[in-house]
Amino acid sequence: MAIYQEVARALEQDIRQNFRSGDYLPSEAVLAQRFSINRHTLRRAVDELIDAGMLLRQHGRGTQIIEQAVEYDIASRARFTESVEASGHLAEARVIERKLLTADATLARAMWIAPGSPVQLIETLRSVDGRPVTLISHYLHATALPEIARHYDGGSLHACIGTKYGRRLSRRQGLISAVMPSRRESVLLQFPRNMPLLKVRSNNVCVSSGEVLEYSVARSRCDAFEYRVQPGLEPSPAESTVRLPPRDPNHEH
Amino acid sequence: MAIYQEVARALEQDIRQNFRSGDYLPSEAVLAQRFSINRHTLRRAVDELIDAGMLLRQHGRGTQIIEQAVEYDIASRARFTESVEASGHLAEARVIERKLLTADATLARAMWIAPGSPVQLIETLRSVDGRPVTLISHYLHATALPEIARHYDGGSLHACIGTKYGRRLSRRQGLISAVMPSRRESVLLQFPRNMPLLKVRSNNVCVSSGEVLEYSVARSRCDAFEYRVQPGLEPSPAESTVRLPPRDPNHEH
DNA sequence: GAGTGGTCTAGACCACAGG
DNA sequence: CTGTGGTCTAGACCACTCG
Repeated sequence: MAIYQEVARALEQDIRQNFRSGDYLPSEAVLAQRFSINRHTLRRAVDELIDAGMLLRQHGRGTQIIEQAVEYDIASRARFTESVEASGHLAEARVIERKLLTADATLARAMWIAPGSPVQLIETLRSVDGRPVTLISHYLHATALPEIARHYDGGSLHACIGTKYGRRLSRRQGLISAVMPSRRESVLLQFPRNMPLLKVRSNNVCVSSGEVLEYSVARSRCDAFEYRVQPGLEPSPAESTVRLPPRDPNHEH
Repeated sequence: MAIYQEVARALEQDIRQNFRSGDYLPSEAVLAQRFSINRHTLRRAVDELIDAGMLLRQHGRGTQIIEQAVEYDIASRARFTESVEASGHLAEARVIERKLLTADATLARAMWIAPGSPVQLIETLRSVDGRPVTLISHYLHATALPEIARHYDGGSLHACIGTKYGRRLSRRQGLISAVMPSRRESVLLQFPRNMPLLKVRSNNVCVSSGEVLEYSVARSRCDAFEYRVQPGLEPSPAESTVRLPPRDPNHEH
């Protein structure tokens, strides 16, 4: 194993034990001397931790430790598995943003509404054990759900729609993809920009009228989430079903 | 502006004009001499283009151009959508590797077999329009499907199992996650290492006996694939259903 | 073995932040 | 001004791929 890799590991341990988020590392010259390696090699080691999302270099200032929220060894840790059918039902959600939009061509097509129609955007951040894991943009049919932004303030959005408007929602379709986080997403989810997010776009229609009342885009940290698909299983009307698998077949090979 | 940045720009132009996807760049030594800079500086320039997803370094071999293969502006292009139920059925697949394994604890748990049981690994690379898009590791129950490695040589694996062994397979479960590509995966898929792959692990069981005959891990380029989930739709026995959506609701916001 | 990328060292100078 | 990170050069040797 290369020197810079060994130093990176050692440095990582050191940081986890003796530093806190926001602290500054000793200077490159000092660290190089401490490890008895060239400064370039030390820099290469630090590069690793920067790529891993652990450090932040600031020219002239120093190198800072940033949030250590990432779970590197995914296979060895508990990982939440969410049934795709349930992604609209959110038990613990904090509202990040409310905004009234008018549908552009793309959004209109996604929601089966006319371009220019009013759409209420609500963004929620869902956390588990105090750690943010999923960011969801809910695009809501503003005329069918008037004042929804005022009525909803966290918790289950679908339950809110059920009680306030007497409408039951059911997922029509889900499209699952993988993307890299934007700067905003990485900040909100406390997640490095070089690890992917799982993205699920879905339409939720009213079971009685068939209208698309909600189009949602969920982005989840890949270290915390995976989606379970069980064919032949009807979409359940149950509430949020975040489950901790007892033991997960996480074979890599 | 730094030398390495200028060189990176110049190199990018040069590549766009005079190279095609799959070509190899001249060696670092040659390029360094051509630009009259040190090899380290040249490497730094190449690093930029690698981060940008344009090049792929291969130790001992060379540096390959892959840019043209990556579709950055996903929303504006056609994107293949695959029904998750169909991911075991592969119409066009090239066999990359065949290997006989004995199941370790993890694999055994995933396949519901005893540790130490023989498992035939077959890896296939699936291409669309001559471009690799998905890499699949098929772990096959070696005693239930003797000599499968000899019988199968591309095309639909499930069809092969149907005709040669008289067994019909059905997907039991799929777990969808997002991962970054390994070096090998990025080479096989001609895909930069800083863009994610969609990963689907699934069990395929024999419809009659219920045995897990296949455990598969599919890794797909995120620029070419997304998975469609339609609740309430029974898993169809149909063959491969890669579809080109006429217009896709790809709203980003 | 020849050629490629990967690592390490050494020393120099530059650019930025802050007292 | 001092100290930090950022860049560039030079030369050496290692590790991998392929014929």
